[in-house]
Amino acid sequence: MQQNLNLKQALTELIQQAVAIIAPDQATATILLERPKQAQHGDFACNIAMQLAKGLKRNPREVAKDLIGDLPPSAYLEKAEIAGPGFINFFLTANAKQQVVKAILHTGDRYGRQRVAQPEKIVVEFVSANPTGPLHVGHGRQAALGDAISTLLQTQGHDVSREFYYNDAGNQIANLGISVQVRIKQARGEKIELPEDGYRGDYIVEIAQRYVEQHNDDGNGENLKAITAFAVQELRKEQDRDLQAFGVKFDTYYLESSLYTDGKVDKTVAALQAAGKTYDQDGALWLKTTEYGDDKDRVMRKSDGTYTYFVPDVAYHVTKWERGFRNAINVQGADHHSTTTRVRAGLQALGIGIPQGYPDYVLHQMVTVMRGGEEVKISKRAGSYVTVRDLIDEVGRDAVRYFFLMRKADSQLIFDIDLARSQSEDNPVYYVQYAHARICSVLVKWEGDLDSLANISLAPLTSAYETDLLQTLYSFPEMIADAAQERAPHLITYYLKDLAGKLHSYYNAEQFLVADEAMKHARLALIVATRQVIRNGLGLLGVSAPEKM
RNA sequence: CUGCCCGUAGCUCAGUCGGAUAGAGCAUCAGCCUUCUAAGCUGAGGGUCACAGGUUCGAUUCCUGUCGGGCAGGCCA
Repeated sequence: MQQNLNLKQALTELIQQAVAIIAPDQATATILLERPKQAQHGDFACNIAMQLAKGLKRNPREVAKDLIGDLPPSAYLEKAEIAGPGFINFFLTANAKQQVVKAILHTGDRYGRQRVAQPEKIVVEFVSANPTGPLHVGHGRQAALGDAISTLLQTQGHDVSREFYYNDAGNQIANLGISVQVRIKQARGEKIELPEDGYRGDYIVEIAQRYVEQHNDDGNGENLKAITAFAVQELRKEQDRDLQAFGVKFDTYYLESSLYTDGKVDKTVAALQAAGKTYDQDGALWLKTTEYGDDKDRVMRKSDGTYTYFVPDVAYHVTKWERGFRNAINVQGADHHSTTTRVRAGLQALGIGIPQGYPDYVLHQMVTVMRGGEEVKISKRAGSYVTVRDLIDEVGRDAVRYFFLMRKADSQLIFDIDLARSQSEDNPVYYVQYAHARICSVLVKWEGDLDSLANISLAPLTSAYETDLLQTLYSFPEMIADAAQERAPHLITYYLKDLAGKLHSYYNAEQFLVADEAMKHARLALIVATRQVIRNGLGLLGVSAPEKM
C-alpha cells in the first residue's frame, strides 16, 4: 500500500536510473512529473528528454526513445510512450491505480494527511478586528482563510496555533467610548452631537442603552473609562458569538493593551534606541525604517508622547518569536500592506536574530459587497456595512465559507448578497455536498457492511469513469500539500468540484447496486472512498458533509 | 508621482515553478427521470489569455514598457 501511495516517487526513481545511463553528466537533473490534461497522454508525463536534449545535442525524441529503452522493468508500469516534441507519457497498470481505494478505506479521516520532515510550530493570526463594531465581510473572508490555512498546515504535521489579536488600545477605542457616551447623554435629552469621526452605527445606541440599564451608579454617563471598558467588552462578546456561529475557534487571544501594561512596548522602544536605530526630530522619536527597504523613516513616538500603531505591533511580534514560533503567518486585508514593511523593519532593527521575512503575510484583496445591484460602501463610522452575522443568517455558514474560499486571496471578491441569497440552492457548495449525500443514500439502500469492502477485489474497476475517479482520488494528498505550501485553500474548492463532478457523471452513467456481486462490491468500495475524500476535503474548509439533502 | 495586487468566454473566476487542442460555474440553446436523490447528467455555441516588444525549440505563464481597475504612501489605525 505504501508503495502505491508513492507511485510518483517510484516512477521518478525509475527515470533517474535511465537518465544516469543516457546522460551521466546530467544525472542530477530535476525530474518533474506532471499530470497530463488529457487522458490519452497517460497518467504521468515527463519532459526530461527535452531538457537533456540540449546538453546532449541530440533530437529530443531520440533521447526519449533511449530513456524508455533503459527504464528498469516495473510491476506497476504498463507502458511508456514518446509523444509530441519529446514528452514521455507513462501509463500505469490498472492494478496500481486501483490500490488507492484500499489506501483510503484503511486510512479514513487521515487520508491526505502527512507529516513533513521538519514540523514547525506556527502561529496563524487572523481576523484581529478592533473591538469597535461587529465583524464585517472582510473579517469573514479573513476568518475563512485563516481557519482553512491553519487546518491545511495541520494536515502537514505542523503544530499550529490560531491567534486573535485585539487592538483594544489607541484612538479608535477612545473614539468608541466617546461615541457611546454621547448616545447615553442624548438619551437623557442632552443637546450634544457625535464628533465628526464618531461611530454612527445603531449598535452604539444599543450598547448605550445596556450601559444605562446596568449602571445605576453612573446616571449622568460621566464615567468615560467605565463606558469604554463596557463597550469593548460588549463588542468582544458579540464578535465571539459571530465567530462561533461561523465555526471558527481560536487557541489564543492577545490583547494589545497588555503590551502596554506589561511594559513590552517600552522595552521594545528602549531596545531599538539601544540598537541605535532611532533618532529624535521635531519632538518625535523616529525609526530608521529606510535601512530595511522603506521609502521613508517612520515616527514611533509622537510629540504628544503616545506611540504610533506599529510600535505595539513590533512588540507583539517579538512575543510571537519569544513564544517559540519560528514561523508566523498573518492573514490581513491588502489595505494593511504598508505595515508589513514597518513591522519587519522594526523586528530587524532589534537585531535579535529574527529572519528577514518574519512574519509571513497572506494579504487578501478587498471584498466588494453588492446589494440591490449597488455597491454597499463599507464604513464603520457611518455604520452602513454588512456583517458576518448577516451573511450567515441569509445564506448559511457552509455557503458563506465556501464562497469566501472559492477565490484566491489575491483576487478582489465581489459578494453579491442578492445573488448569494436568491441562488443559495445553486451555490457550488451544494454540488459537492450533494455528491456526498447521494453516496450515503446508495449505501443506505445497499444495507451491507461497510467493513466488508476493505479487502474485496478492485479488478472490475476499469471503465473510463472509474479510472478517472481513481486518478482524482489518488491526487488528493498532493493537492493538499500544494495548497498548504501555497497557503491557498481555494485549490481545495476546485478539487472538490472536480471530484464531485466525476462522481455525478459516474452516478448517471452506471448503476452501482448491480446483480454481479464482484462488480457491485468494487463499485461500492470506490464510492465509499470517494465519499471519504469529499468528507475530508470539506472538513478542511470547515464545511459540513450532510448525509441527506 | 512612488510601491503592491489584478486584467483569461456575455458574467463570476480557475489554470501559469515555460510545454501537447487554454478550463469550470452561471447565462443561452438542444436532449435525459417506470432504474441507487434531476440540488444531477449529456451535447452545442461562445476566446486576439488587456496591448506592444524581448528572452527560446516552445510564452496565457518569465522580463521591459503602455493602458485599465483596486489598495497603500499621516506625528490615523
